[in-house]
Amino acid sequence: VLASDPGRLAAARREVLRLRPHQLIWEAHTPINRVFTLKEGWACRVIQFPDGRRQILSFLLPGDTLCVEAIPVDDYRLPYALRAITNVTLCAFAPDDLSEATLACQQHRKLFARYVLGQLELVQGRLADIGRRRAIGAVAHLILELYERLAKLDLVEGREMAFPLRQEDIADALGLTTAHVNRTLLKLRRLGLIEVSPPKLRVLNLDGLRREALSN
Amino acid sequence: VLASDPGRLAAARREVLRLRPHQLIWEAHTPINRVFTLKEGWACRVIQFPDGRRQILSFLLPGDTLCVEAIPVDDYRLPYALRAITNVTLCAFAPDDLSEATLACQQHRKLFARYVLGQLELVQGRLADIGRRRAIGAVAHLILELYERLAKLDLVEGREMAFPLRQEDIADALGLTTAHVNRTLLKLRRLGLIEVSPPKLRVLNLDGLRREALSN
DNA sequence: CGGCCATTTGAAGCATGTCAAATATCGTGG
DNA sequence: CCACGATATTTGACATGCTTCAAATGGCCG
Repeated sequence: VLASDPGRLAAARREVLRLRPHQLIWEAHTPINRVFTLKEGWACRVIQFPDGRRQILSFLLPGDTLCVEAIPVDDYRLPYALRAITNVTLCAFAPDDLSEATLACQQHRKLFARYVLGQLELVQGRLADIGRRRAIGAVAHLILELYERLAKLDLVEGREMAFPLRQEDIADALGLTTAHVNRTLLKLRRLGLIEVSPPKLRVLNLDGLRREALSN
Repeated sequence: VLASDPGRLAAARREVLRLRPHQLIWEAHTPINRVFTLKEGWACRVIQFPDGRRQILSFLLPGDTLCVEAIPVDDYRLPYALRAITNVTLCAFAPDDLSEATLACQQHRKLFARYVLGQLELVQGRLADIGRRRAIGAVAHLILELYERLAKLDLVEGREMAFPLRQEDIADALGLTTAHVNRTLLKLRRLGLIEVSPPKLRVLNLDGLRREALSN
C-alpha cells in the first residue's frame, strides 16, 4: 500500500524494529501511535482469550501494513494483538505523517481503501472457512490463500514456498486442534497434494488442492 | 455514518427501495454503483456456496450502510451478497455524490473510516465465535451483540428487543445446523437467560448471558 | 380451513476434541 | 561437534459435540 511514493515514505520513517519468533509486536486494547510495514518475515493478528484459547484473525506477509487503523483514527485500540511468527523486520511510522502522505491525494486514498478492503476480504474468507468447511477444506484453502499471496510477491519458486507456520498456528487460525491439523495435513500429503519439508511447503497438485478446498 | 450532514445527504439521495423478507438486495460479484442506508428492517451480508451452504458475515441493522465499498473504489465487486431479513426500506445514493460529501473534508473521512473499522470488528468477533466457542457460547454472544447494537439505537425496551432471525439464519451465521441451534436456544431458555416470543426476544439475565458467552 | 414454512424432537453416525505418550526436530551451550 | 533440553510433530484410544436425516408439531396467512 504505502509503496506508492517511496521518497515521501522514507522521509516519514521513524524507526526500524527487529523481533524474534512469537514475540509480541503490539498488545491488544492499548492505544496505537505507530503504523508499521512488515519488511521481512511473517506475523499475525490474534485474539487471546483469558483461558488461553487463541483465534488468529489473519496472517501478515512481507509488504503488509500493520495498525492501518491508526491512520484515520487517533488513539484507536486494536481489538487484537500483533505477534511475530518468524524473525521480523518492521518499519515504524507516525500516523500523522502517513495520513498526509496517503490521504492527501485522491489516488493514494483509493490505494489505501483498496488495501483495507482486501484485508477485510481475507477475514471474511476465513469466516467461511471455519463456518462452512470441513477441516480438510479449510486447511487446503488456507494453504492456497498463502500460496497465492506469496506468488503475487514473487516468493514462490517452482511451486515451493516458505511455510513457517506451526501446526498450532494453523489450528488457531481455523478453529481446530493441533492433533486434528496434524491428521489433516497427513491426509493432504497422502493425497499427493502437498509436500512439507519445514520450513518449506511445495504444492504438488494445484488443481487438486483447489478441488479439495471447495468440495464438501 | 452518513448522518453527519442531513442537508447534503438529502440532496444526494436518488431512490427509496422497499423489499420483502429474504429478497436479494445485491447479488455477489456484480459491480456496485449504489450505496444504501438501511432505513427500516434487518438485512445481512452472506456468502453463498455453489452447493447451497451459506455463511452469513454480518447482520445489518437500521442506520447501517450497505455497499460502503463503492465510495472509495469504482466498480468494486462485493465478494458477498446482500439479503433482506425482514421487510426493508433502503435509501440509495450515487457513490460519486457521497464521495464528495463524505470524503471532501477530514472529518467525514474519519467517520467513514471509523464505520468500516466497526464492521471489521464485527466480522472478527464472529470469527472468534465460530472458531473458539462452543455452540452455546456462540449463540449467547450473537444475542448479546445484537442486543447491544439495538440498545445503542434505543430499540431495546425493558430488555426486550425485536428478533426476526430464523434459526436457520443463526445457524448460517455461526456455522451450525438449525437442529443444533434449536437445542442450544432451548438450553439458554432452560437456564433462564432468555425468553423468546417471536418476533421478540427478552433478555432475562444479562450477566448470566455474558457469563455463558465467555465461559468454556 | 388448508398449505406453507419454521420449529421441535429423536436416533444414529461421524468429525473433531481430549488427553497422553512417543518420536522427531531444532537451537544452544558445553 | 556432540549432547542436551525445549519445542513441535506424530500417533493412539476414547469421549463428545455436532451433524444428518426424518418425522412430528406448531404457527401464520391467504
